[in-house]
Amino acid sequence: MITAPNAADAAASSPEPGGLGAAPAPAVALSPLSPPSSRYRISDAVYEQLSEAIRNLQLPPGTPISEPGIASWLQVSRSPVREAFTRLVDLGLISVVPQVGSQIAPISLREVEEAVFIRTALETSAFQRAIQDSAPDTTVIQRLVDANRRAAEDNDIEAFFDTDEQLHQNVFVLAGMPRLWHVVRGTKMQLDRLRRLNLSLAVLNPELVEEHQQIVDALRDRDEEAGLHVIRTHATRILDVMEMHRTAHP
Amino acid sequence: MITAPNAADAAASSPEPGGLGAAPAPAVALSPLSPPSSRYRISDAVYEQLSEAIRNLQLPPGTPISEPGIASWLQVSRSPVREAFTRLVDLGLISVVPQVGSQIAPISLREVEEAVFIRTALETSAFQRAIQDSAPDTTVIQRLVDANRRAAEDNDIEAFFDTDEQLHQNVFVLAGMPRLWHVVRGTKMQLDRLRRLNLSLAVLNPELVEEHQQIVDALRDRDEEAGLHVIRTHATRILDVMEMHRTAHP
DNA sequence: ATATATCCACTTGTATACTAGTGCGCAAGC
DNA sequence: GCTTGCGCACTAGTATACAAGTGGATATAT
Repeated sequence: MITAPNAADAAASSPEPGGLGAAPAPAVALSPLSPPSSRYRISDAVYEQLSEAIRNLQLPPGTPISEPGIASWLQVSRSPVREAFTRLVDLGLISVVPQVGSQIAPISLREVEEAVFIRTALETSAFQRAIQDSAPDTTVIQRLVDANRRAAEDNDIEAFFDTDEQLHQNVFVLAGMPRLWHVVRGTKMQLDRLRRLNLSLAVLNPELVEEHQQIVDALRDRDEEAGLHVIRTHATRILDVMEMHRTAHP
Repeated sequence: MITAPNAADAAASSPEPGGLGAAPAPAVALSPLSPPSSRYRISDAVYEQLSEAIRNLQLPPGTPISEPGIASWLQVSRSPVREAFTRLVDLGLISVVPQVGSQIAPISLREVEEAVFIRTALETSAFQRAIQDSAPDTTVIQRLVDANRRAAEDNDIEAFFDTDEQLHQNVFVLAGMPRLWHVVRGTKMQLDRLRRLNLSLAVLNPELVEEHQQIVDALRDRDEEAGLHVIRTHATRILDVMEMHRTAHP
């Protein structure tokens, strides 16, 4: 379906072709732009495919990949594949050496530590802001914890990951910064791979669900000390898993 | 009347001198390969040129740009320009509407608030970690504060920005997470543009230097409460500037 | 048989060609 | 005069072609 973008306000009445912004002392100042812009783009689809495949370890760390290979596999040209590669490289999910080849980025201890640090810092700050003025509405997040608990009991890994993600996202929603989640999600990819690796050989840890409940309780009671402590514990739990794997695997 | 600054020459004839250290492929420690990867890439040069031009408001928010325009301006093909565009879009510095056009992203209140939140969260956490075990070595950062003070006294805006950047970066160094700075730097672009806008019509604020000194003092004395308070004040100061501009300009 | 040099298949980086879609100018009709 | 419709110039998205470089396999010489 072709969306009919309305008049995206006068771009410019520039008689000269290719208005290079070298001499525009008068600020053009067109404020609103890109309302829908939901045109289908192959590069987005490729990005989704690849990032999801990397995330769920369908493409394990270290797997060699090539632009023509992915292109022929997805029946597209190199251009959208290359664009997706660029974005994934910026996220640290793909490692590319110019004239040699590319591979799914290995799970780096340093990267994981950074991701844990970022996530802990942002989530604790979000928690503080969420309980800052008044007690937040915990009905939605409580439902997510319940769903998460059921998924753990049913050993439904996919549902567990899904609810867990929504749960942590909801913390940022309660903090009044819903869009911030997208920033976190980028750095969280590294951790997701590690957790997949963990759950592929272990079983869902009931302590995780319990900690989720404690976070919600702390939100409801506006208990800053307890909340921060649980969040820090919850986040650093990954590092133990990392160490466990590091001793077992290269 | 196309003003073609040294950009074209720099990109076309001679390789960029020095600072490509912005986002080098990290010493990735991938097992079998990873030798040099220091091959000169045009797309990196284009990215540097554009991001710096956006940062220092040489390309003001709202300026319409196009891939062919930049390509002809820098005397390169669309491919590297498009790759740079992709990265800048991910950073929120360029806004592109598929079949319509692109422009330098306007400074969004929402984006600025997010950037402030992220920066505050990461910097406070870094501060806590820096003073966690023992008093950090503040000789380097103290020197940076002094240099920053001198730059402010001399009204040397460029030097002020440079030392200010190194100063905040050093907080992450003291926290033992030097690479984390690159993550912060991406989100900090939005704030940098705002600060440039501010300093273009105001003068360097001596309070900023004083706050820098207070942060270093708190680091030396391991005074968590004072440090966190100063960092929060220091970061949210931008929001006042934002509000000031928002009432003055659209 | 071993060592060495050459070749080639493969990679990514860059340039160019083509496609689809959009807004504005301009001309034709009222 | 004003309105309406068509076309053109411009955009970004995609596909393809070319260039530069690397590492391994193969063939040759010792």
